[in-house]
Amino acid sequence: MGKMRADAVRNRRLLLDAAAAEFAEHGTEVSIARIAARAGIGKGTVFRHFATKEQLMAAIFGDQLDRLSDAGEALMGSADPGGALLEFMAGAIELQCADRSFCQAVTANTRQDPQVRAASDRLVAVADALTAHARRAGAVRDDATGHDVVLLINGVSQATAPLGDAVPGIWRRYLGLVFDGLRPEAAHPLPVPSPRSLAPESAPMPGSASVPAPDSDPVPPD
Amino acid sequence: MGKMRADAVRNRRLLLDAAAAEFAEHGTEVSIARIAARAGIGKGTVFRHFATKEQLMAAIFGDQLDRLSDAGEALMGSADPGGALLEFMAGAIELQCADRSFCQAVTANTRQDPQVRAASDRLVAVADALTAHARRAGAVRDDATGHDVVLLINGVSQATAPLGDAVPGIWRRYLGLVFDGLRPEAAHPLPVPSPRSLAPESAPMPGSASVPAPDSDPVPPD
DNA sequence: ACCTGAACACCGTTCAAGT
DNA sequence: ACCTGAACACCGTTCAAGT
Repeated sequence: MGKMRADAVRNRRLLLDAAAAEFAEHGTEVSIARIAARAGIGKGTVFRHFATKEQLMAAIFGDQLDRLSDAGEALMGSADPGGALLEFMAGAIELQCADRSFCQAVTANTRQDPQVRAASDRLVAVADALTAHARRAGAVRDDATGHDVVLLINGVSQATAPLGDAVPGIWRRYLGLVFDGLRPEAAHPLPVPSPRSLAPESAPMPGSASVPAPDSDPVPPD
Repeated sequence: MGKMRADAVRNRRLLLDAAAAEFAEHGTEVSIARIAARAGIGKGTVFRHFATKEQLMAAIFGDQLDRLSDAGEALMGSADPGGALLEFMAGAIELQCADRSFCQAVTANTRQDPQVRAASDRLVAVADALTAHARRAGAVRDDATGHDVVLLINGVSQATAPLGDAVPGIWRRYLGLVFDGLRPEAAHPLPVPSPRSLAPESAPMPGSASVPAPDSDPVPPD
């Protein structure tokens, strides 16, 4: 890890910055050639640092999740836990809506990536802490969890982001609606318990090599 | 419209059925070659019926929106308007989660398509009627609209669908949470009014030629 | 070790040749 | 009028040749 050549670490940084900017502006369908050109490196160099375009997406997606976690941690000591939770959700949604690739990354298979999984776990932990504070302050219902908060953030972002710049602050309306659902006043019992992990597949047992999806082949053999 | 050759209408139906099935099973990234093979037609024939893969997606997406509208209309005479609205949302989310392409279609530029726009408008109208009934019955808050309901359906679907089959009925939890936000009990004033249209761009003024969509015809004239 | 661009494979789209 | 598969363009990925 620490024994990378100087030009390699420099190129890696240039690549990550260029890719993040291109993805944010144009979505994940930008070509690798364009990203490499922006970074000032060769196409082949991209694949020396990331085996696949999806892994590059995962690295950037993970970084952004970490930024959300940082923002959440900064709010953890607040005197108004309910307001802090609302502010956390607002900041996360706003950031996601400003980045065209964010919602695409969530839908993609990026969740399988270990870095993304780790960043996602941290974000859930931060959300859990904020939610617990708000719950103790009576601002949110007893059965609300950090998983719920993260998932609701995603839902509001994904549903409002494609509306684009047509109605700039429209996500605030739906954050308001969803947050009202988190309040204790209207709480009705929920039919299903909160999930343990946001990952699609169960965590691999220690000792079992994580084998990728068996039927990932688009064309079936004959 | 009515003067298509017999084999053309037959092929069009085969194509739509095959594409719908493939998209539902594997998402929108399935190749045109695979869809054509399943339909038993040549690749080129696909592009005779739809100028682009995205237009094919739009046609199928529009059909599915119409199915949601049908289901909603069947619930309109219910004696329990609140329950009918909840059931409408549940059915829509369940259908979306069963179809891998649904969420991808929402994110894509499919919204520009006139057929999709029409189907979307109808769905909003149905949701508006159901919401108005539920509102009058005191089951939902005064400021909730059909747009809100459709958008919340999308949010729950998009946020829970990628979790996949790991937690089969997890969407029921988030529908419950979101629906609690629609109840009058916890209603706090919302900072932004409900949008008029779900389309990303504003409707063109009468007399101004809408530039971006050059050809609304599924079969281009020659 | 790492960088690079030419070469490869795949897929959406076009089109000349068929009926 | 419509169908078809070969041909084209584009893009992700690989690799032999460079430093």
